[in-house]
Amino acid sequence: MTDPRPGGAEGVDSVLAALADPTRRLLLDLLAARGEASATALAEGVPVSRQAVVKHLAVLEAAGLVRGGRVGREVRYAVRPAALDATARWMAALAADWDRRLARIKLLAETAEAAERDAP
Amino acid sequence: MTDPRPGGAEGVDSVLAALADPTRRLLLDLLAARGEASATALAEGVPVSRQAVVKHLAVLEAAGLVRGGRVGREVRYAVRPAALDATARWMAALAADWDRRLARIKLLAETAEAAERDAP
DNA sequence: CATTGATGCAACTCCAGGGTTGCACCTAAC
DNA sequence: GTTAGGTGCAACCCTGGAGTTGCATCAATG
Repeated sequence: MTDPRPGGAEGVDSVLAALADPTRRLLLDLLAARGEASATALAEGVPVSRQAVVKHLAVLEAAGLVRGGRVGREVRYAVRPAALDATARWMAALAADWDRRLARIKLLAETAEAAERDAP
Repeated sequence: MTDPRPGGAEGVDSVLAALADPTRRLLLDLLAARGEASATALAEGVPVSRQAVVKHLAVLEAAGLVRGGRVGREVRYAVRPAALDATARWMAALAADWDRRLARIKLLAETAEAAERDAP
């Protein structure tokens, strides 16, 4: 979509899509609390099967919100704040941009109204 | 008001869900550029039918990202930055929280390692 | 080596939601 | 009144994603 400032993260849409699912947000929360956990361990704290958790973790990893690494015979996942932070900044910039535009529109409307009053 | 209490992000999930769709982000962009527009007008700047636009606007309005009001025989929509801004702040806080927790975990790991070294 | 616990792969179901079309309704303008 | 542009409602496809089950596979440990 529109990127007000080039240099901003391009993973924004994948991050938004990833965060749109409640189960994935739950998983991120669990991961943030534990620091590190395997898919099997996470599945015990979530109302879905292990396979579902695996799929969700794949989505999260593709979005850069999570990173998985092999430790022995299991795969440990950990949260990765960078992507989330970048998206937060992008959103803040977008909100500021909207504010700016709305202020401009409002100003134009007022001056037009004033002109209307002065020269009908 | 879709912004009840500080900790409990209730409007956040609807905002994330709304933002997850590319067409809706496009619509928001068009709206921000024009300031105000009707569903029919917006449909001409988007690769989908008017009805699809109407549905998207309903979702956006439910999320508090947009506000619609009747003007004559048409309904004008305008962007509403507050909800977006609130979600941006929520995300930033979340990212900061993750950072905090990760730092704690890392510290614990290091002290544990040190203890391991001193008393094996 | 055999066992146990973890991951990986694949096929399958199910449904929410994005998209469409058609028509009815309302309101301004002629 | 009649017309035309705009909105609202409803029924209807259809794809994708969330979730499941079953089995194969690989690594640590006895």
